[in-house]
Amino acid sequence: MICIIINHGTSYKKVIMAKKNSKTGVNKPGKINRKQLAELAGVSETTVSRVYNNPELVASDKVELVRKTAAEVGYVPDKTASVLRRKGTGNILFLEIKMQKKYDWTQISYYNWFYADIVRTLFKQMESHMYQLRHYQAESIADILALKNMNICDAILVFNVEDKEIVEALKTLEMPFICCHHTEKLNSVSICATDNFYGGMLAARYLQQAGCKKPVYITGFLKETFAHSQRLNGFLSVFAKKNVAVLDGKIGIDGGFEAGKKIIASIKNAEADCIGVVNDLTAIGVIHALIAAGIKIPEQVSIIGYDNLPFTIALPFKLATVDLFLNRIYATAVDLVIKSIRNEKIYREVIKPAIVPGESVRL
Amino acid sequence: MICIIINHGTSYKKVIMAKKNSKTGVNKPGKINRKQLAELAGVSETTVSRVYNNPELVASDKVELVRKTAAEVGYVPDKTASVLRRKGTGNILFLEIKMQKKYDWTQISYYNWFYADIVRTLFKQMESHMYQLRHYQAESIADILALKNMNICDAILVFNVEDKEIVEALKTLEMPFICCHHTEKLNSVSICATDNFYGGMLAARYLQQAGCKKPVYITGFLKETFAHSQRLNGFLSVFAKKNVAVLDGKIGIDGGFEAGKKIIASIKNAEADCIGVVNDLTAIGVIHALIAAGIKIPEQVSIIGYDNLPFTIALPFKLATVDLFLNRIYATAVDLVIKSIRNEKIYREVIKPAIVPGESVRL
DNA sequence: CTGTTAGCGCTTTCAG
DNA sequence: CTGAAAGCGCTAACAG
Repeated sequence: MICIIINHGTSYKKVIMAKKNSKTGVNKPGKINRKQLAELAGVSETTVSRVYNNPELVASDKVELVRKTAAEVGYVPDKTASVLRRKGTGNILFLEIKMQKKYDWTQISYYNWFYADIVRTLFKQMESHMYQLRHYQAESIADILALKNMNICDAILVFNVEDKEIVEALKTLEMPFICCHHTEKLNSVSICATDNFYGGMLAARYLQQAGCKKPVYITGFLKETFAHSQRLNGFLSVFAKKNVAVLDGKIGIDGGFEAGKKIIASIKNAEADCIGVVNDLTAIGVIHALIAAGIKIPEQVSIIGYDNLPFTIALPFKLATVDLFLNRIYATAVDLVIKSIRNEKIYREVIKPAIVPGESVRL
Repeated sequence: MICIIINHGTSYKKVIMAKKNSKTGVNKPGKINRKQLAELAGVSETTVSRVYNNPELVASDKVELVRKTAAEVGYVPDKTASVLRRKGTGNILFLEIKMQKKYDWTQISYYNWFYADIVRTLFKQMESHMYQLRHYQAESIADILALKNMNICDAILVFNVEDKEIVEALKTLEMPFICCHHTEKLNSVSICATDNFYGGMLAARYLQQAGCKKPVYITGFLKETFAHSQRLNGFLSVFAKKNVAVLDGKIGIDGGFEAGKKIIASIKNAEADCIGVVNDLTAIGVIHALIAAGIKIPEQVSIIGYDNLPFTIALPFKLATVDLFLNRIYATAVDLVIKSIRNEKIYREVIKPAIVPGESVRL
């Protein structure tokens, strides 16, 4: 009899609604539960469960029957119940660590810009895995350790952290975690990182292809910031080290402005024909200094940044730069960390950046 | 006997771990459940439940006892089980609607900037209510209607939407929702909005206090965008309408550049001494046009934007602007929409913006 | 003010 | 390959 009903299509929804709750009382309004679906499909609840979790263990015709019936009556598995039964939390934690840094080279938290896309990416990627995103902001090691007993997540996705002390704290949580973004140098933990060496190399090549021969490279915090030294190393893998004038000083807009002033003379003397800058923010400062000195970009000097920051839309021309593909980094990280919940493996994925062409380089 | 054990403090954790699962089998690793807590505290599970949900219904000494015991053994209520039993989802949906607009005046999605802070605010505010944030991006009315059967949230927080058609679609979901940001004009639905009229007024007053007397107001899409017309109305509530030259054209950086060119002459002729701009993005364009024409800001003309966009750090001076306090708007919205899950009321909250002083106005 | 009882919807043994 | 039974941790009646 049930089978006959099924063949009538969507109108059974009413039938089902009427007969539902026969045994178990009222369930969520307008929803049918697994028991009802099982009855309608003429299988057990267990089989339905398997259809959703391990379909390979179920006869394929039954899989199809269950799926079809579910679609007809609008059945959607209840994730909450599943999570409860499985004793998980169903959450992946997006962990941001805001600790006092020894040096602070950003006047503004320019990461905010990328954050939007990262968060959207995370939300989306979680969904496809039936996980939900939870957020936590740690301001100390203690905050991180506190996670151990909070039971709010099954795994952690760490936003741009490469500090050993933090990594050690994370290890004590006995939970899979993955460190994303500028985390190339970390070992023995899962990472999903950008390839700063490769990016630096791309920047140099782009200038080289534009015919530049006398580069200046403006950077800062070379010792403190592995990402910066990698970008420089990549740059130097293209232009011979002895031919590159490296300025290691302050960065950010103000730092860039200072650095820019220092190279005005060498540009005017044609001792420098192009500039690689460690990031776009600093490049903005450099550009202001050069423009103020009457230097024409790119006629007199080409310049390339790094990060693909949107702030550069406030410049009078489009800045050539390097894009990290953060979306890809974070989407991959989600996939990997969720995998590691089951298999406890350690993953290591490095995403290659790409050039974003711009009018600041004369081709 | 249980009481005696309790008085020994944290060391019982071990005792409890050893005796746990006596009846119910293994629970989440390292966690004790409500039943065990109830036993330890010498009360019923129900009482514990009340302590967490309706403490006013429990004798205060018992509340304290339960809380203390819970703290000692590190008990944390399991939200998943609670949500399951309550037949809710435990989620508030953050709904972004990305529909094809008839007009597109932003070259870049500059909202991304604010998004980071908004999302952090939302996450944080949810937590204090034991709700979790879920995200959904709708690209059509159908996407919105689909939410009806998805059963993924208990309420919806809508990101910056004022379109009637969308609001109607939301109403069919039979779920509390709140429209945030530029939603002043909506009636009969919950809103948490910014006061654009007030902001426009503040901008005008700021210029007036700086001694400006001959304002130009640069705006666009006045008819299509209620927020823009409100900003203008606010501006005109300070400077008499007949004294203000209003330019209603294209906006964004390019639009601003065009508008800027048009007013060069009047500035040079001292027919205009200040400029109010509908937003910062447009102001950037205006500024570039004026600088290119050799006009000194703020010596020859003062200028104020709106939005407090960070892109303006790439300008050679700090732009005066108006801040909306988006954090406050969204935090309030969370509180309100969660309230309305229980009481089904309609809320209407309007947050007043404030001036962000800058060097672009000569005081 | 407090406790007892009966599940929420799902998954996981354990037997076929 | 399939199903029955036993709960996951919590809360909402209901009855004191």
